[in-house]
Order: sequence, then C-alpha cells, then structure tokens
Amino acid sequence: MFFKKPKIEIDAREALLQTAARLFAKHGFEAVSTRMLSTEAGVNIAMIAYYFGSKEKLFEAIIDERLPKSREMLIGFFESNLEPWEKLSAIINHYVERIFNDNSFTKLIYRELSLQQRPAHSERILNGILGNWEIMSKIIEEGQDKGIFRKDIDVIMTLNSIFGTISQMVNTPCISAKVLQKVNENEIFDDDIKKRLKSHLNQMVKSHLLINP
Amino acid sequence: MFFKKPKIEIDAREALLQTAARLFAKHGFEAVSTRMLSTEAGVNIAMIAYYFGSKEKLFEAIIDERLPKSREMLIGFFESNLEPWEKLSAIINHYVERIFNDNSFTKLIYRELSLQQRPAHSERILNGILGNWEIMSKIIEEGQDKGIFRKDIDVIMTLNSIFGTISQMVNTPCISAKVLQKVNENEIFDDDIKKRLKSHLNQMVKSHLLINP
DNA sequence: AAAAGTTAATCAATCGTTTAATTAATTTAA
DNA sequence: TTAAATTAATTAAACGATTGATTAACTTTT
Repeated sequence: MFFKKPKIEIDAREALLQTAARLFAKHGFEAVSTRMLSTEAGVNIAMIAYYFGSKEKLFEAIIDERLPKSREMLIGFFESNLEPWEKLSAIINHYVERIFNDNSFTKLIYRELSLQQRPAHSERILNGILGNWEIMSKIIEEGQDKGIFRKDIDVIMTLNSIFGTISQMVNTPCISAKVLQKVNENEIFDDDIKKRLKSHLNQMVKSHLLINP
Repeated sequence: MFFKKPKIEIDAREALLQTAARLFAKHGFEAVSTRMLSTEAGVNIAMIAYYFGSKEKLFEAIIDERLPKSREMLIGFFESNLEPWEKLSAIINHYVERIFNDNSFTKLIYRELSLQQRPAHSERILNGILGNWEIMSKIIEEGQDKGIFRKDIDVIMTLNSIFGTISQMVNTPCISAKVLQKVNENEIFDDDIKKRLKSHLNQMVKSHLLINP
C-alpha cells in the first residue's frame, strides 16, 4: 500500500465534546438526553461515562477547553502598543467576529450563568469572565489616565452594554431576525449584519467614551 | 357571624401560575418537575392538568397573562406629548424599574427565546416583543424627523444595545455581582445599582442619539 | 342532584448511569 | 517475529429513579 488510509473519523471523546457543545447550546443542558447526544455523536451511550464520568462532567470539560482561549486574545491586545481606543475597538471587533463564526459556546455559558443550576459550572465560567472584564476595565482606565476617555462614565455599566449588545445578538437572534424581516433566524449571522454590529458598537462606545469623538 | 373568614389563600390555579413563573425563571422549564412545582405551590399534582392541560400550556398561560402589560406601558409613553428623548428616557427608566422589582418574567422569556425549544412559546413571545420594538423605533424616527436625533445611527442595533444592557443585568447578574465584589448575587438589585444603570443607559443612549447632547 | 374541585395511586416512557461481555489495540515475553 | 498477556475501547442490555400525565374515588361547592 502506498497510501495510508486517511483517518477522517474523529475519536469518540472528541465527537462527544463537539456534539455536546452544539446540542447543549441549541436545546439546553437538561433537554439533551444522553441517548440523543451519543446517537448524534455516533458513539455508544456508555462512552460518556467512560471518557468524562457523567453528563455533567462532560459539560465541565467543554468549558475548561474553550474558556482559556478568550483570555489569550484579550491579553494579546492588552499588552500591544495600540492606543486605548484601538485596543478596545479591536477587542470588540474580535468578539463580534467570533460569535458570527460560532456562537454556540457563548450561548452555552450565558445560559448556564442565567440558570445557576450547577454551581461548579457557574464558578468556572465566572472566574473566566471576571478576568476578561478586569482586562477591559484596565484598558478603559488607561484611556482615562491618558486623558482620552471621559472620567464621568460608569466603567462596569459600559462593559455591561458592550457585552449585553453582543449577547443580545447571540442569545436572541430571533428578535433581530424578526425585526429585520428575515425568514430564517440564521440569516442574521451574515456579513452585512456583522458589519452593522461592528460599526454600531464602535460608534456608540466611541461617542460614549471619547472626550473628542 | 359578623365577619366572613378572610380568604388569604389564593386558589390552586393562581398558586400554580405564580409558583411556575418563579421556578421556571430560576431553574429553567425542563428542570422544574411537575411534582416540585405542585408541592411548592401547595396543590395536588393533578391540578396542573386540570387547570391548564399540561405543564407546557401552563407556561403559555404565564406568557399570555404578562406580555400584554408591557405593551400598554409603551403605548402610554408613545402617545404622550413628551419630546422623543423624554419618551425614550421614560421607557428606559420604566424597564429598569420593572426588572429591579421583579425580573423573573424577563428572565423567563429571554431564556425561552434563546432555547427555541417550544415554537408555540417563541411565537407568542416574539410577537409581543416585535410590537414593543416597533414602538421604540417609531419614537427614535420621530426624533430623527424633528432633527433632534442623529440620522446616521442604526436604529435596530441601538435597540439591541438598550435591551441588551438591561437583559445582561437580568440574565447574568452574577457577573456584575462578582465584578462589584458583592457577596450575594441579589445584592445587585439594590437602589444604588438601579440608579447607576439608569444613569448610565440614559447618558450613553443620549450621547449616541442626540445631535446636541 | 349536579358540577367543580381535589386526592392518592398508578401509567408507560424516559432519564442518567452501570454492568458484564466482547472486540481492538498495545505491550510483554519467548 | 510471533504468540500470549494486558490494557483500552466499545457494545447491548439492564438498573433504579424520575418524568409528565391520567385514572377513579372522594370531597366540596353550587
């Protein structure tokens, strides 16, 4: 044989992780049965316990795998030599890009925080998010120290608005879809809307933060 | 007998409606069993089927009861003789007041829209919200026509930010609580934070919308 | 007497998890 | 290099528990 058989199939563990992230985001943790999950992933139901211990620990594995990536991005911009506003703008654009590419994980963690049913999950997620907010806060404070940003703004509430705007698009795209008269909810996540969201967020935060917009 | 025995106890139907709204908001629809619900409401489990037909129809009854109230408030401000900005500001303040008073219903409908598991529910909720957004849009357009509001802003994205900011506080108060170093999540919903949220939203939307802020 | 409301018990279905048996892959020993 | 031994991976079947819903008997109200 000249060519090895290409290994297209991913292993059971990875299949479970990916399928679970997608299904949990779509239907919610409780609504996804272990049977539905294992069938969709194309593996035996016992593989959940074998690789993760339980359905709940599978959820935690998803969180632990994806949360750290967000932090790396933020630190990258934070430590760059961009001006404060450029840093903030770059981060906003990066977040928008990400959720338009794949919003399942964001949907997942926001709903988990909203429910607060599983303290272990919430704790993990909260610690991750807290670190991100601290970095964002520092950037805004940096801009204030440099005399570029207004000092009479509420930093935490401003972050609430930035992430609130984004999560509104992630968690209830059906509203925007209906208002924009799209037939299908997924039509929301196209290049046109992405551009509009970026432009709007930048414009709004800019006029809110900058002393000389 | 001079005095009738005061009827303090609410009937089974009302007890189920109130308890269900609270529990669904806290734990999610799937996580609330009919046994947990009926026990908490202090009625027999069979009362759910007797009064509503099923657990799902009980959910729909909650929606149909509360959604119309939101519309009345909006129309009231819309038809008032306030200036566009005053209308918008009053509505924002009203929404903030409401969620700080009781956020369970808001939490409920946002999670339902996020999940989109039960199309009948989503449809009901969406129609209600769509009407609200249309009224808000008209107010903004009214301000634009009067030359008070900027014309180069994205109306729908602006509404996304307003409601996104509010729903961020409703759905993930734990983030704000952690950032603001509150011990308990519920400490977020106090008068201080309410004032801050109102002030921030007004300030941000004002500088975003008004030509002469 | 009729209707409305309420009860405890039970229904089949599904839940997450576990078991014991079997196959596949890897390591060890000759 | 080969065969045996060991470990890892996977399977179908079953576990007890819980799910939403229903039944028929009973009590209260009209």
